[in-house]
Amino acid sequence: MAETARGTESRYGNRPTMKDVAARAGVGLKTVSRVVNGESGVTPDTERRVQEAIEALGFRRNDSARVLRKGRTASIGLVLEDLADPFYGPLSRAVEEVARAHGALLINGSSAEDPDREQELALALCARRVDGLVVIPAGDDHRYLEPEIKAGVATVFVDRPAGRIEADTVLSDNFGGARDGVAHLIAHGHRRIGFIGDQPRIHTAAERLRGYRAAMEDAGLAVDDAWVSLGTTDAGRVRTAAEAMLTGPDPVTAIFAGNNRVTVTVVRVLAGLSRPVALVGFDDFELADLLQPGVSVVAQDAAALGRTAAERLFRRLDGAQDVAPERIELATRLIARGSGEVPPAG
Amino acid sequence: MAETARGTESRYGNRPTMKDVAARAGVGLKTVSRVVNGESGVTPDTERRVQEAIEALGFRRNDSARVLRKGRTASIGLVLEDLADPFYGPLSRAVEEVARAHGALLINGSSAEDPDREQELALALCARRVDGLVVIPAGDDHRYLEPEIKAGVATVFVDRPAGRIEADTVLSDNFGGARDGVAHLIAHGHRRIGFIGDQPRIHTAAERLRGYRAAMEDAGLAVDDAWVSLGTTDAGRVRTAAEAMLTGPDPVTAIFAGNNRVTVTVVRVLAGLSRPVALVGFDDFELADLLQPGVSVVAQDAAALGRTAAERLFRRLDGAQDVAPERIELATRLIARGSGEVPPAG
DNA sequence: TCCCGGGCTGACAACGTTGTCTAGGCTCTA
DNA sequence: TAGAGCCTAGACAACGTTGTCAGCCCGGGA
Repeated sequence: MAETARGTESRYGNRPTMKDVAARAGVGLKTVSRVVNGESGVTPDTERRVQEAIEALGFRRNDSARVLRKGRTASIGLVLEDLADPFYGPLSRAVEEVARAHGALLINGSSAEDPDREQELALALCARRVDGLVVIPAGDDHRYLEPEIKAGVATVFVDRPAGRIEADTVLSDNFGGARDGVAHLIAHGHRRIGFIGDQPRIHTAAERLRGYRAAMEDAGLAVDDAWVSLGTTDAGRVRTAAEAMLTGPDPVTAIFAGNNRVTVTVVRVLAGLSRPVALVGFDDFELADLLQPGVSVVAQDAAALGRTAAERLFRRLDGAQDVAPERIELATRLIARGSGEVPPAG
Repeated sequence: MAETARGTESRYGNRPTMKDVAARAGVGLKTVSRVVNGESGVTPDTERRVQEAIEALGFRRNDSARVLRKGRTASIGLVLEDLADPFYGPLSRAVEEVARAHGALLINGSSAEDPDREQELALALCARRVDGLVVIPAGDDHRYLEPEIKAGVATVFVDRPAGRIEADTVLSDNFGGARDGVAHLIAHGHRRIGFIGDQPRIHTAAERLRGYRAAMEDAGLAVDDAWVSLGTTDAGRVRTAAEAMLTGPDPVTAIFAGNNRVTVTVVRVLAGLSRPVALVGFDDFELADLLQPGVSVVAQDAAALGRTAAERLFRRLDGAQDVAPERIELATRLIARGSGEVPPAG
């Protein structure tokens, strides 16, 4: 009796299976399977009986078991930095739409910019046997994915390149975008331009810094070390860095901000200033046009990044397994809204 | 020979299984299982041999099969409206963090505000046998989830209540928040206050409208129908509605905006005006403090909504199945930044 | 009347893992 | 030295589904 109790209690909801449906409808197991999957070769009368049993029992096919049998899960994984970051929302959504168009479900997780957590998450997704993986890298060594890729998990990296392995990659043109943004400031008369960005170990940050230096060099302008601040994205440090380069012996008249979080903080700092300072930021953000002045930005298209990556992924899944890994770069767009066109003061 | 080829080719990457590992290590299948799961009762020497075989073959446990055997998937589903909406990013992230703390993976999908798609998505997640479901409803009839809930899928609704079924629900105090926001405008001298919100069939929109009316009534103020615009969230219509109520024979001196998208558009309209108009919006948004004037808002805590819902979910999963469904309301917070404290003109 | 073909249907194995149960070898004690 | 008891290890069934294959029934042609 104790055993019986445990038997029925073992899991809270003991869901009906095809076997239960078959028993109730008085048919064979396989017939239920056929009905559930809309296969042909079932008499209308039989089908009706099965349907009734399904309704009555509240049966729903167990896709876990199905997956085990079929080998494909019709799901893909997305590892990103932080879903709460407004840059990744549209990206994630774009990936989801492409997945949906291919009948696949999206499972996503945030790495919180922690390489270990990225790995943990990516491997957990592989253990779930996702068919493919879209990764926004937090770390710079992805050799841990090699066995998975070899085993057939299609993998595409987005926003930042893969580290130490060959794989499809979809990037924005960070170098070109930053160079254009800085050149824009130069074209408006600025000669002393500051750069505030993230740590150069992050590929995007390094590329943007390179773009900054290239634009300065192209214009024959020297860069004072005091104008460049790296590894600073949290508000406090950005504030300190901005104030420092604005008050030194050779103060900058314009700032190029390496990403949207930096830009927003710099806007706050500049708002407290009496003299006007020009600003161009990398990444667009909502309401940039409503500020006074509107914030000029180098915009990347997050949705396009996601869409391109996902499409590449499904192309691989649909048979193009042996195509060589490719690196796709998407153009950025300079949007002038006022802050980048402020002339140098003094 | 053709058969052999098909046998090995059938799926692109034929991943090694525990059986393969066992064969290579010269041990039994179950021993591999023990090593993989860190169970006790394996000689260090045996364990080493198994580990080597795992390395060599690039084995990774198939969680699909594991799930089938164990009955629990250690994953929960989240159905939300649109991941690209900045309100849902933090909410989703909060749910994810709670799930992670419970060792579960989050699978999420967007309903795109389409009831059919919400249902399709929720049922797909149930077919994957998620242990629980967090739903931000798009539709207003959730009876389709009854069999699932009965079968043991813990379900919590967030942001909007479930339709036609009993279930746990976590909401913001939309009524109280809107009432407070409007009362704030009244306290600053406004008598003619407009309301622009979404369709009242959406619960949150209806509650906020109710709050608006309550505040007006509490102050003994009549509401002119021309001051109330419903079912308008797209920029064009909001613009038209705002302009209409600002230019009528009895123009409003203040506007209460029913959600963040509306607020932003109204800010744009007001920016083009010469005379000052007061504004309070429901929902906070980034940079609201940087605008001129700063935008006063009734803020709801998206992360807290997600966290509360997820915690409730796991409490159910951890044994509290038979607790009666509950409705939890989280307080909102009025943040004064300037736009809501503008005195009435004229 | 018999045989054949085609349309339905169900029995059975397999997917990769884990729980149960039993076997064998070892140590320890009387 | 025998027996008890413990520790390690593996054989086997089961999870819920789908692919394969074989059997049944019915109608039509010889």
